[in-house]
Amino acid sequence: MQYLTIKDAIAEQIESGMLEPGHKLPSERVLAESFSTTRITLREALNYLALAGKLYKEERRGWFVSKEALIFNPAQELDILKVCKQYNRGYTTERIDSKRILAPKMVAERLGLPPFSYVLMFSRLVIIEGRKVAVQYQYLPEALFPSLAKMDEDIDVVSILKDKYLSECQNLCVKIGVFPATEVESELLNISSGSMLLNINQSAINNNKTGYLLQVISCCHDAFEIEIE
Amino acid sequence: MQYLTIKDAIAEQIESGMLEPGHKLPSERVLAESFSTTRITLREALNYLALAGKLYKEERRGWFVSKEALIFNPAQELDILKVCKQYNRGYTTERIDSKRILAPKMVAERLGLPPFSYVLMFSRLVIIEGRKVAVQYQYLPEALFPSLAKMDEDIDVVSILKDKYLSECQNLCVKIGVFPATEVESELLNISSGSMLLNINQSAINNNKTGYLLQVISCCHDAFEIEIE
DNA sequence: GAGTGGTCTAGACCACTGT
DNA sequence: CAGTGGTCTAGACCACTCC
Repeated sequence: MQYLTIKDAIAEQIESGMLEPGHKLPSERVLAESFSTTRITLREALNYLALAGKLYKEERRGWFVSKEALIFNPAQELDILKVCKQYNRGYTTERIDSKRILAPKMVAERLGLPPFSYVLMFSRLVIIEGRKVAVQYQYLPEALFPSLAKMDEDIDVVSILKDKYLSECQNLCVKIGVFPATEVESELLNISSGSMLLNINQSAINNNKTGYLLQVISCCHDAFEIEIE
Repeated sequence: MQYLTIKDAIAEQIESGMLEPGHKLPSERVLAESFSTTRITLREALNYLALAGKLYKEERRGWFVSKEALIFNPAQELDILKVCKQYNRGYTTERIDSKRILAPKMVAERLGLPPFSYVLMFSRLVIIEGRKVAVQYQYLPEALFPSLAKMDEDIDVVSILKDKYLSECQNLCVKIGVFPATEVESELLNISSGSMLLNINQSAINNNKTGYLLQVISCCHDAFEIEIE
């Protein structure tokens, strides 16, 4: 199997330090020629390494060597920016959208909302050292947070909730899965549509079974390592 | 994009109930011809649906419609067979191997073992309704369980640990990730080598920082849904 | 404008599965 | 044995990025 040989050759270049984290690989055409093969076979090798978390691809820009993943505990931590802050890596965040919407089915179910409830939705892009690595969606029941309805500023939802509400929630309910990127997500993250994303779904429910917050993070699987303890 | 149209057409067949869970799809060649395309394009559509958890593939046997996923909480449950039992679905389990080995680096780290420690390793295949869905590896420090060294029988590690040891562990430490199947795993699970597997890594550590058990489950991502609360 | 990945065609041979 | 997916060749055109 040719692609396994190619995969090993590229992996060796990475592990030996010839290709440093963040560096761009030569183009598919160049690599294919240098391994005397076709782009299709070469791409099988690259896809394998991407699944293994060693490479990632940006839409029409090329293949890059993955950097060290950030360890994230979604059962205890809602604030993904705080996680970024703990690492000595430049990060920024970009507000995508803030709006008041009728709760979609998935949101209503997870927050235990009655039909026709409105939620406030905040979405945000997470960028680590220039790479767009995650889209964060936050949903709050409007009934609980009427004062947030004027959402003109850049609101830090988690810090607002922290004092008043999250202390009542002993636990977060977390779901973890893998999904193809939606059209919107792939555009936001500069990845090809349908690429694999890791999906982290956290809901904060208090003792009275009231849902305060649903947070969904769709992230590149090579950028975060999920660890719960 | 042709493959997106094809993907939607097949997804529609599944959601409408024309293709029932567990059923085999027509061969790639037949499907490609019926969509007037080539196998490569068709496979892009199938791969998308596989990532979405709607289809799975068995090595050289064909593509099948996924069945409902089993919900599994790896932060509270070590016994994956108990999870299977809760669903009204036939399941079996097959002993793969039981041996005494020098602890590999990953195992020693997770269990906090000194260098040159031996561990008892038990591996097992999980089969739900005829489909091989998971490989389970269990590692126990030999020093703590000398009586298990004669491992001729089919030992249920979890039930042995439950009474004596696991009650001391308030929490399991869990890591979750996605990896390409190893050569061995792909043979055991009848999948092509390098296919995506969900990797669940649970370690039971007591209050004295002693590791009792490391369990690694490599499973087909469409067969289990990870939910922690 | 040159270069990139994204998508696609139209084949081929192989190792393996199921009968 | 026929049929399946696994792997591979040798191209092509497109939309987009980068310079």
